[in-house]
Amino acid sequence: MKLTSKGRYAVMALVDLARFDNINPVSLRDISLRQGISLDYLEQIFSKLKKNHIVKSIRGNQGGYVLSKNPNDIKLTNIFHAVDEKVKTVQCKKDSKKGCNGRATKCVTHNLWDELENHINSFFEKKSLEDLIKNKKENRL
Amino acid sequence: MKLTSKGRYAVMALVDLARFDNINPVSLRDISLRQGISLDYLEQIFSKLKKNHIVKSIRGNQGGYVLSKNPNDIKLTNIFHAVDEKVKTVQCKKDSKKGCNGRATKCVTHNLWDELENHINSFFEKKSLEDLIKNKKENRL
DNA sequence: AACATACCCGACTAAAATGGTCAAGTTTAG
DNA sequence: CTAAACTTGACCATTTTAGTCGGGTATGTT
Repeated sequence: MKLTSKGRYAVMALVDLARFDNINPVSLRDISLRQGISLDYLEQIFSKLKKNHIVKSIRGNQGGYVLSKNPNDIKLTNIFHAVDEKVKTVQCKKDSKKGCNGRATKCVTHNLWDELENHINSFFEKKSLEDLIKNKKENRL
Repeated sequence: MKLTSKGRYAVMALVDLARFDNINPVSLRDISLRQGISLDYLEQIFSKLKKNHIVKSIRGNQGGYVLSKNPNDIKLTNIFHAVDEKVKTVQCKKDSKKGCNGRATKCVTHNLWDELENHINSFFEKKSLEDLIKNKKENRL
């Protein structure tokens, strides 16, 4: 069970964005430089964030990205979901007729993964981008 | 972020084992047939479970595996840890001098992953094999 | 003693996921 | 018109996953 870089990068980039986008759109190049993330990779990530209405893009010179909502309304669930960093519970074949692994009874672990998923998601649903920014400011003092 | 089959298999196999090992040692072949898991793969998994003192082996004809503790004392943490299904928070380079990604300040997400790790682990630390077996019985009614 | 049933162990591998890179655009401010 | 920025899609190397394979060794039963 592991978290991938994609999710981490997305969060880092959005925190970065949240700190600067009041003034101007923020270019990916800037984020790339500040956060040390490959520009090309950032583009892939932001493409997904855009499709999920988490950021808006402004094209052309002096363009860049802006948050499309209040940082308080962007929960980590949204971010992870956008970049496909979902909690995959290695689904026991979703053929609804047969149970897991093609046998009649539900596999023992079926409920377990459901519970876990809820447990984790409840964590991400509570945390917003705003929380992270506050946290960062506090750490600075 | 995902759970791998290895962890799921380990849990499934141990639940199976817990239900039959009062009578006789349980052979991997039986577990393989009942749970639909490749025998060769099971052997790899049980080798690790054994190293971590979760099961004991009895060799030879009529041999097999037995739990080495009470199901109540086997927490999911132990199982996952044994088969290397650990929660990896994509560690920001653990070079202690520099912060994450080689920059001076801790990356914004650093604390976040720590929190998440604790959150998930607390879930696994509470759940025991016993809990899962009980659950299964209840579902049968 | 022989045999079958089990565990034991290490090497190998196909397929998928990960973490990118690269190329060729389009859009728009200045 | 041109440079800065987004847009899209293909490509790729490496690592991880989920096994397979081929040989062992131990031991109860006949």
